[in-house]
Amino acid sequence: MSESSRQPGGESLLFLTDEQLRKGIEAMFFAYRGFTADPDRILSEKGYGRAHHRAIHFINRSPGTTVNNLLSILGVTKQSLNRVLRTLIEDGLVDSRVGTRDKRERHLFLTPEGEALESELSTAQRNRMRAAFRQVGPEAVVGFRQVLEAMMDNDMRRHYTRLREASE
Amino acid sequence: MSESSRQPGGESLLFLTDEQLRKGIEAMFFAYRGFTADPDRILSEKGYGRAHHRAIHFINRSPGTTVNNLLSILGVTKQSLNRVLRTLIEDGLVDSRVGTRDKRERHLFLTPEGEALESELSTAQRNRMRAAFRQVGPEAVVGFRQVLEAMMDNDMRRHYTRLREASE
DNA sequence: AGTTTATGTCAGCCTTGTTGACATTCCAAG
DNA sequence: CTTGGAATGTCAACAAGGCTGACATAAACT
Repeated sequence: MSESSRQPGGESLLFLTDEQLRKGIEAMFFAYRGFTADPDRILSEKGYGRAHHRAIHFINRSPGTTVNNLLSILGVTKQSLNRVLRTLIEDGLVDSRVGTRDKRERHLFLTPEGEALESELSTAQRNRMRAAFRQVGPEAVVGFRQVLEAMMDNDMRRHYTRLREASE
Repeated sequence: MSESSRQPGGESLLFLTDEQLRKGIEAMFFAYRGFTADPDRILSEKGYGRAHHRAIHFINRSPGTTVNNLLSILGVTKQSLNRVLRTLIEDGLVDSRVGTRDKRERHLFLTPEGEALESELSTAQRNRMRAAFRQVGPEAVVGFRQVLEAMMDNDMRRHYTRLREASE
C-alpha cells in the first residue's frame, strides 16, 4: 500500500513505517494538548481564550507589529483577529498606535498590564517546556526542533525563522 | 528572573534559556498548523471538521471502543462528541452497536466508507510526517518523540502509551 | 483625480466547545 | 425483589471563535 509499509532490507528506514508515522501523529496530538493546557487554564479564569493568547504572544514577540503582519502570522481573517484585538484594547492590555510613516497602519504594543498577562502565560508554558527539555537532554531537543521545522508550511517557516533571527 | 535566564558556566544548559524555550513554543505553534493543514483541507471539502477527524482516527485505532473511552482520549464533553458521532453515524461512516455485556455502552466501528475517509486523511498526514522524518533522519525523530512524550499530561501519556503498545 | 492599500465594522453563518435536563440501563443495599 | 444511585448516552440551548461578504474611511500611490 503505502511506500513505507514495504519493508526494505530491514536495517534502515524502520522509523518510516506507517506505524511509526502514526505514533508521530498521535504524539503531536497528545503533546499539543499538554502544550496549551496551562495557558488555557489561566486564560479561561480571566475570560479570554486561545485566540487572545496568540495575539498577545506575537505582539510581545514583535512589539510595534502591524495588524496586517499579525494576520499573516496567525493565519486568520481580519474580522476574527479584530474581534480579539478590540477586546484586548478595550481591556487595556494592548495599545494601538497610528503609524507615523504610514498613517494607515496601526502598530500594536502590550501595555504593562498586557505584559503582565503575557509573562504569566509564557512562564507557565516555558515551565512545561523546560521540564520536558531538561528531562530528555539537548540532543533530543535538537531533533525535536528539526522535525517541527520540517513539518511547517513554507509560509509559516518564514515567519518562524524571521522571529528566530530577530531575537538572536 | 526565570531560572534559565541566569546563564550558568557557559558550556551547558544553553538549550534551557528563555529564548530557546520560546523557540520551542513557536515551533510547536507553527508545526501544528502544518500538521493539521492537509486533513483540514480534505475535511472541509466534505463538510467535516477537525473534531470528526479525531473521532475517526481513534475509532480506527481502537475498533469497538466505547463512547466513554473516546471521551477520555479526546478530552471533550460527551455532548460535544455526541454531535460529531451522530453526523458520522447518520452519514454511514461510523457504526454504533449496543454493547452485549452492558447495554448502556455503545461500541464504535468504522464502516467501509469510514475506513476510506480515514485512509485518505491518514495518508495525507503521514505523507507530511514521512517527508519531515526522512529529511531529518532517525536520531532527530527519536528526539522529537521524546520531547513530545515528556510534554504530555500524565493522563494523555497513558492513552498514548496504551495505543502504542496495542499496535506493537 | 482615480486606484490601491490598510484597517475597522456590521451582519450572518458554521464548527465545536460548554452546561443543564432527561432517558435508559445496571448494580447493589435494603 | 425493589428501589435508589451510578453509569452511559441523547437532546436542547448557548458561547467562543473561526469564516464570508459588503461596506466605510483614510492614506498612499500613480
